[in-house]
Amino acid sequence: MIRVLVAEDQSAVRAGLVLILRSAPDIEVVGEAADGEQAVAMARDLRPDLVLMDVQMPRLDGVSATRQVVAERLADVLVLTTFDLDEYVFGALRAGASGFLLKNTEAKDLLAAVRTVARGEGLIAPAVTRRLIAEFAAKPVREPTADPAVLDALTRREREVLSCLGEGLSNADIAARLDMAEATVKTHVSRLLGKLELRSRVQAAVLAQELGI
Amino acid sequence: MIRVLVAEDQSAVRAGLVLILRSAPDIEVVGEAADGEQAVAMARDLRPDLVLMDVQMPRLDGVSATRQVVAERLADVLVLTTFDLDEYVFGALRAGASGFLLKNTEAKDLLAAVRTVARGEGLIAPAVTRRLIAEFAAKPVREPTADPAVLDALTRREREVLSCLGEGLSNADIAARLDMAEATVKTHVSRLLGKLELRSRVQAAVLAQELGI
DNA sequence: ACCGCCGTACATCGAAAGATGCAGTCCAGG
DNA sequence: CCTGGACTGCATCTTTCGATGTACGGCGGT
Repeated sequence: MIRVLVAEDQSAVRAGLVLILRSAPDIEVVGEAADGEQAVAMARDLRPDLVLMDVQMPRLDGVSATRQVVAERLADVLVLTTFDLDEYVFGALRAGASGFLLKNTEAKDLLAAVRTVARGEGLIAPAVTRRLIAEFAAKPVREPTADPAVLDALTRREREVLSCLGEGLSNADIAARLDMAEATVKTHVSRLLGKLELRSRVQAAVLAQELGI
Repeated sequence: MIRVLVAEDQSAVRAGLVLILRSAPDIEVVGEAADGEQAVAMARDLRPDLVLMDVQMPRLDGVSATRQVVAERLADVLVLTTFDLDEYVFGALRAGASGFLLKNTEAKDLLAAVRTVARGEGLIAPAVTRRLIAEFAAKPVREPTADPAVLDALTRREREVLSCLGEGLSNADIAARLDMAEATVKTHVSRLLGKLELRSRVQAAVLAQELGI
């Protein structure tokens, strides 16, 4: 039995959803929330398997509510919305939603979606998938410019100094943070510049940035 | 009528796919390719609506073939694979595939997928969707640290110098590139450091990086 | 134990970076 | 016209950086 919490502020729509869900023998509606805060609170109490979450809700929007439910590992979240806006889609997915459906979804597809997400899989409305793929593909792949392998040539101390360089610290700052003389910092800087074939601390800082240090 | 090209090297599997596709009245199999190169060539000749593409194929793998088909806008591509590997999934999607299915998909789901993609929508196997979402959510969102608005305070010359700083150039290098005296470069550096409230060129370089300059 | 090697550490010194003062140019508004 | 402001440009001076030489403790090899 899949235990579902329905979070939707418009009571008519909520009633419709509940009706559809109740029509399935393997699905049980364990609660209904009318806003985001209530949804999170009820998820904590009821521990449903899945929360069917509307995006637009008073007090706490669906995306934020999703973030909280996911953060506390209360349940999987299937987000539902009327408007197919990138802002909602990407926001919901980043918040950790397991699925994203539009409200014009057929009743049987909605039930299939609930079962899919309950199985631990993910599901996204076809109309949305294209843009998700496009967005995903557009993400810049880390350039080979930043090759973490070069760091292997550095000693522990040198890596620490490099990390500080990435923050834009001066030798004096670094000396204070790592508790050593400024002269020593200079030694490390000089050595790591040599090993990495760089000509100044500025380039080292840029490299550190690219490596995400 | 949806015109489909099937690209799959194993003839038994290919026959099975064709059989399934032919069972649908609204789908027509216009061609069969046994490797990636053939798939691209046939796509060019036949101009199908959709290519059903296996990932593992001789001569030219499915991901590369997909990239080419998409680049030439020959058709939409629905990628099919036996193995649910991240490498295949993300590779195929980055290559521009409109959908990604596993070979254990039911016949009716396969047909539904073909129709979905032909409608210009996207479709991803539920088992894969979760990881796609996770991968997507993991993408670092540009920090508000890098606020392009601060650049408005800078003059043209200062922005040029900042850009050079981002490349790790020295004052002498910048002077050469922008054709001005080193002393002048220092002035600009000093001024932009002040405006951006930074304490050294290193921090300016880091900022330039974050702004993608 | 001895040696060489590596990592760490510091001091010195020439080179670079950065702050500051000032001059020429261009333009908008009085 | 001319005046004030913004931008660009250069020179001077102090601070910071970076290269180099040196030193000391730990570690593996013969």
